[in-house]
Amino acid sequence: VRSYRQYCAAAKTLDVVGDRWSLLIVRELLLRGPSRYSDLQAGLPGIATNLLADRLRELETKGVLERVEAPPPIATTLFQLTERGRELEDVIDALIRWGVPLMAEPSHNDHFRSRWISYPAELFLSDNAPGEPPVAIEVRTGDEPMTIETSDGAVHARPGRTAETPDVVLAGPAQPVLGLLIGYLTVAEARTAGVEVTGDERVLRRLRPLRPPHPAMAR
Amino acid sequence: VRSYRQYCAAAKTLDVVGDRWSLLIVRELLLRGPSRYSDLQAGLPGIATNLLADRLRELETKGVLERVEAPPPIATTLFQLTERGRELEDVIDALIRWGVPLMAEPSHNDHFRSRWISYPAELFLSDNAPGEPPVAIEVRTGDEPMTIETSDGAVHARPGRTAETPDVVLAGPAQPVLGLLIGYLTVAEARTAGVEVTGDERVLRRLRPLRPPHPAMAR
DNA sequence: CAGCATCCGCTTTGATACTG
DNA sequence: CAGTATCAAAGCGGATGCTG
Repeated sequence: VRSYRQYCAAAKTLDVVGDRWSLLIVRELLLRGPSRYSDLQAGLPGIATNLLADRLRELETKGVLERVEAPPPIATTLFQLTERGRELEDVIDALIRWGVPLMAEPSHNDHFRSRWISYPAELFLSDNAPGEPPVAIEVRTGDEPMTIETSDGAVHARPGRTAETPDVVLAGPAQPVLGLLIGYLTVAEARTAGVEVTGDERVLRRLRPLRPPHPAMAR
Repeated sequence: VRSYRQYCAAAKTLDVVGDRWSLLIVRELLLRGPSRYSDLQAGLPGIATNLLADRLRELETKGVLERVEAPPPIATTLFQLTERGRELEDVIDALIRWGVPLMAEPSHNDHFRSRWISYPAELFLSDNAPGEPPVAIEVRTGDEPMTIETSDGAVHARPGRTAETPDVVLAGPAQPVLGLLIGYLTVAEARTAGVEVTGDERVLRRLRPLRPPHPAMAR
């Protein structure tokens, strides 16, 4: 709420989204699309309800999001990003890329929501064999199953299971599951850390970057 | 200082640099390189001295910056980004890109430092005629003169004047000077808004992007 | 139940003054 | 120059209550 009063583009951006929780609200709206108040609350564990209401109001007046009344069958108010708000995706991307190395540190009492793996997955994975038939990975960790699949060269994550059987299923604690997914851990290390890997392990290698693995993420 | 306690890469990044002023301190260190306490203070108008000291301590323990004792002739402590800290440049870039449109709004009592135009200049300009001889623009606004010059295709900004005479000189209020530079204003509009344009105006067109101009930035 | 508003104690921030 | 010390004001977190 308090402005830096600096004629600098970075400071101006922080005047809009620099308050505590604001960028995480944007993250949640990018991940979920138009959302109800209570869905945002569920996706933002730890936020006080008055703060969520405050931030939504502020971000609305600042043009980052807008409130729409859902049509009769649903009859609830939805919060969704404006075009300008969606442009904050580049900021979120940069935060995620910088933060992924921090995910290797222990995370005992951290909250976790399955959808949060979407960003690291999409930003750190790419299809190294776009010519071959598409593949799907089912990830079972956190509050809901997630599917990570290829579609013509791109890698995409979404909540839910696959229609058909996935090529490989990863189940277990969030940390080593993420570590295995993005290539910080080998299959063997992830197994030791409690990850169940079922199916064709080679699809993991197909999506992983060609970078060197990172010191153990097995918490 | 207070953690979000979310096992999410964006939240983890904000745990490190999400406190008020932290990212602006990083901006300043990216802009200035290793800096003394008082130089940081001068580049961060509005910060309270205790907060600057606090943030420097926190960012040091978190591995974003380090304190080095300058050799005898200078005999002062310098603050500089670590390698990890320098990687935050992508975050700053994203903030700047999103914030530049906000620079069109009035900015009466905002603080301003000349170096802050470096980022918009480098991020929004490119040399459209890399084959031709390099050009230099001298910008006179704010607390010190700045030079924007091309060197094999890239555009770079630095404090100070050119050794030789610049191809064009822009002098006047920060807002229309920036507007003219990045193509939000035409030369005529900028002149009306109090900018003195001396020299070869064509070098401005050479550096500007090929995007449509923006509604008046003439404050 | 969804979508807040209110109250209260604690923490962070901001402004200023002061010091080795 | 490079900070500490002090203190008031604002912001935040947690609990709870209210309204359609």
